[in-house]
Amino acid sequence: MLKIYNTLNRSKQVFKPITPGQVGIYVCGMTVYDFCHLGHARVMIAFDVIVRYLRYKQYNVTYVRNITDIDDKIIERAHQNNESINALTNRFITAMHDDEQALNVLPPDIEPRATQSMDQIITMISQLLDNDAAYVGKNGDIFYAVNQFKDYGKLSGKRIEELRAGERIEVDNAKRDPMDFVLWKSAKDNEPSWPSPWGNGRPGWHIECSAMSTNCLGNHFDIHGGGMDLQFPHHENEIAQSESATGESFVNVWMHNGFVRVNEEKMSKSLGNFFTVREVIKAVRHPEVIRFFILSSHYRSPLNYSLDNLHEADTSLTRLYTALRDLPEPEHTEQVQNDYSDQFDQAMDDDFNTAAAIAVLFELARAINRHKNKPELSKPLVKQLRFLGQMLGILRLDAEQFLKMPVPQISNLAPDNSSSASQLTEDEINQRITQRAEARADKNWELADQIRIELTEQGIILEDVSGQTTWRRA
RNA sequence: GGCUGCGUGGCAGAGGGGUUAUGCAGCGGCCUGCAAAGCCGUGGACGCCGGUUCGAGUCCGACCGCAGCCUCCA
Repeated sequence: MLKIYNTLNRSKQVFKPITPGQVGIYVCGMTVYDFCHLGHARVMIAFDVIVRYLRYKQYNVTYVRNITDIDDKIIERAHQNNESINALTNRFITAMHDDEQALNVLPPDIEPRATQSMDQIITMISQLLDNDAAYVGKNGDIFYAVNQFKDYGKLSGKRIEELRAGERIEVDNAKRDPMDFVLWKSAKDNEPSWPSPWGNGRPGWHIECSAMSTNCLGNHFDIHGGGMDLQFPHHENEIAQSESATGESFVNVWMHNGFVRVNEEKMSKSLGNFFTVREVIKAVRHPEVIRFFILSSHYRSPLNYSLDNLHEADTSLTRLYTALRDLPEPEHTEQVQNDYSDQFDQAMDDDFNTAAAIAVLFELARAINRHKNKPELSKPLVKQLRFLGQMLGILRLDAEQFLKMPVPQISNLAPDNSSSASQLTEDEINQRITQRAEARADKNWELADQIRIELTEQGIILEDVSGQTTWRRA
């Protein structure tokens, strides 16, 4: 029985789709004016695993993740770069798709873009005006009237009076109430705009998600997700808009992932302490290490980014791949029903507890190692380890290949990958191994050990297994 | 100030009223020429103070500390 933590009631509850067997899920995606950073990677990977698991549970999933390709930051950045808005957004959409692929994140089923959803946005704003949930402000912008929505604050646990009393809300004379937020901004010079019944303009941030999600999944759908920082005001406003416009309940389950931190502080663009996905890829032997790192803690917990933690993920993956090494690869992976799969499912059923699920992978690895010389016992376990790994989107590489991959030797979090060039080639390593084998045959232990030490200093670990010497990089 | 969360062994990180998380590191053993890898075994923990309970990391309350939201942010 799958349980999901719902931000709406701050508790885990048994997941029940609106239509049996079907799941509609919408995740707030990226605003495309820069490269994705590790925080974005976490959203992509967390919901990728969630969708994979829902499909494994036989649900027919429609996964929607939007692209925000028009907003203040984008306009500003395009001006700075002296670049057209389209060129800028297309560039970063391509980059985002590259990052996604590198991290083995499956693409969403639908990836709507704000600029291509103007009809739905305008329709929804019209509905809001018709329902007296919105009004034309003194400056011609359209605003949502927060005070007429009884449930405002139900997601974030905030109350309107308290928010209103807060000092940080700027005074805007165009609004009736400082809490109100903009649905449609009238056009300014040098800014892109679209025609609407209220003149040329562009949408506010929140309305696009309401319009795109209900357009793709219907007025009422199962799951809506995103980073914790979107809880308020973005998701709160989405609820208000959507329910005021459609008159229906909007979303059943709200899911929010925790932040990636650097030195116990949120990684964010405004703090400037962010690391892009492509930067971090240079710090690891393979992007799968990043994926493992992200999945090694629960999606709602904070995740501290550090070189040590990244190394630890590498070590852990190395252990799993070591178990798979030297064993014949199964023709195809296979779902097996046994204690391991039960434990794995139990972990994932508990609000997608990937950390606990990974623990099961280690237990499988130990069982495989134990039975390494008994193929009839190890073979099905190898299949299962591969199968469960792939549910998490990891363990899809050849074991030998992973273990021999160059490991970047870096000393700071934003690597420039300058140092990996000096690593020994496989030919050089094999030469040394041959020399050592000769020395060992002569029982010249001193020379043999010296060669091994030299290789160790180059990050090459030798392992003598059943008369053969194999190596890996550390 | 208001509202959310969190505080677990040397580190990372699950769990969540009574029984081993897991990984790394440590210790002992097996294996090995010696190692490495692997296997077996093992020590070590729940911020602080009260309360509920036969029994509390686990529930309740106070306190301390940390993070986040209340402004754009995944």
